[in-house]
Amino acid sequence: MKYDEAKNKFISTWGSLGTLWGINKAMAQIHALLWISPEPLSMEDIMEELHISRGNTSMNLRQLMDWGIVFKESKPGERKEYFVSEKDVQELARQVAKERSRREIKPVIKVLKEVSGIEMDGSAKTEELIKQTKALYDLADNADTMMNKIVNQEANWITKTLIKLIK
Amino acid sequence: MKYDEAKNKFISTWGSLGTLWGINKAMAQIHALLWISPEPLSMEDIMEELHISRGNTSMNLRQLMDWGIVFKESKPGERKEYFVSEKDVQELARQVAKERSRREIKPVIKVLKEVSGIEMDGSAKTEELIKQTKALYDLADNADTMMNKIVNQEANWITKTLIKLIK
DNA sequence: ATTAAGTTTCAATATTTTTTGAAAGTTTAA
DNA sequence: TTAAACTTTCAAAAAATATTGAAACTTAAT
Repeated sequence: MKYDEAKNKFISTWGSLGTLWGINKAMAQIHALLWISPEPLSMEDIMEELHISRGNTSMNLRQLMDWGIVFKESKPGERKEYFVSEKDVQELARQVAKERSRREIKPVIKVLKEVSGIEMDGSAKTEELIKQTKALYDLADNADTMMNKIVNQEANWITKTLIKLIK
Repeated sequence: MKYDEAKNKFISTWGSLGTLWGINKAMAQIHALLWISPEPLSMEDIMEELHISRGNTSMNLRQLMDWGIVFKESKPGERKEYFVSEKDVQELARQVAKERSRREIKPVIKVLKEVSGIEMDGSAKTEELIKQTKALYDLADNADTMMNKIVNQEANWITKTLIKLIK
């Protein structure tokens, strides 16, 4: 496989992965392009490479910047703005985990807590609702905590958790 | 909050969560409904509760069964088929992790491996492509392994990993 | 203050995804 | 074997989502 083929394969795979995860194709592809580019790219560069419109490029770059995984960079003496992606994979994972937790997981956890906290009324259906949403709450809350600890490389957390388990 | 309100809140939240994760709304809502139902439900029951068509219900029940988190159940003497969901949250997590890994994560890992394995040609762009996709490959492969071990409750794995770290 | 270079916004359009509903298919009982 | 009860399929319609492109906006140099 030659460079161009590998590059296209990576960009399109990353693009469809995005769709699958609630991030749109253009956004994921722009990220992919910047991720493997040794140089900062201008808006023109990105539009040309990916064959997408100026508006689309602008909107999705904004979103990537909101996620904290792409940054603006200005070359001295040039009017145009350039874009670079976060290049460290740990930092990328940390940032993505943080944003997904904040935008998607936390709100669901909040609802699960509310719903599982309703008053028992003695009926089987209420009991089941409480039991099952409580189970999901516990799972989601644990998973969220764990994920954040792991990507934040809180090595110590693992130790502490284990000590608790052993005691 | 009363039962009906809590129920609706749960179903609609679970439904939008689905959309966000590449599972369609109807599929997620059917799952939510079965998850909190103390009784098996028929197709009619589901259609009525969620106001969705027969076709939609049938297709999405099939998908839930493919995911291994909903099962058919026949009541003796009745023609109609009833549906129940997996009720154990651990088993649900295991099954979802397994399917997502198989459908989404593994194929991406495969592409990352291919792309990061291309031959160096001395150019900066090729070097960057290899370096950056290799980093993603390592991350994705580790995350996938870890997730599966955790939901499969391979308690021993944690011990083994720690021993390796200590040595 | 004017202009040119560059960026953002957003209504209109295109694309993709989901849903419907009716016809075709299946299964069981008589 | 027929018919009734029920389920599945799939083409068409609807809904949701993404994309375009041109006008509005911003910024910086003259």
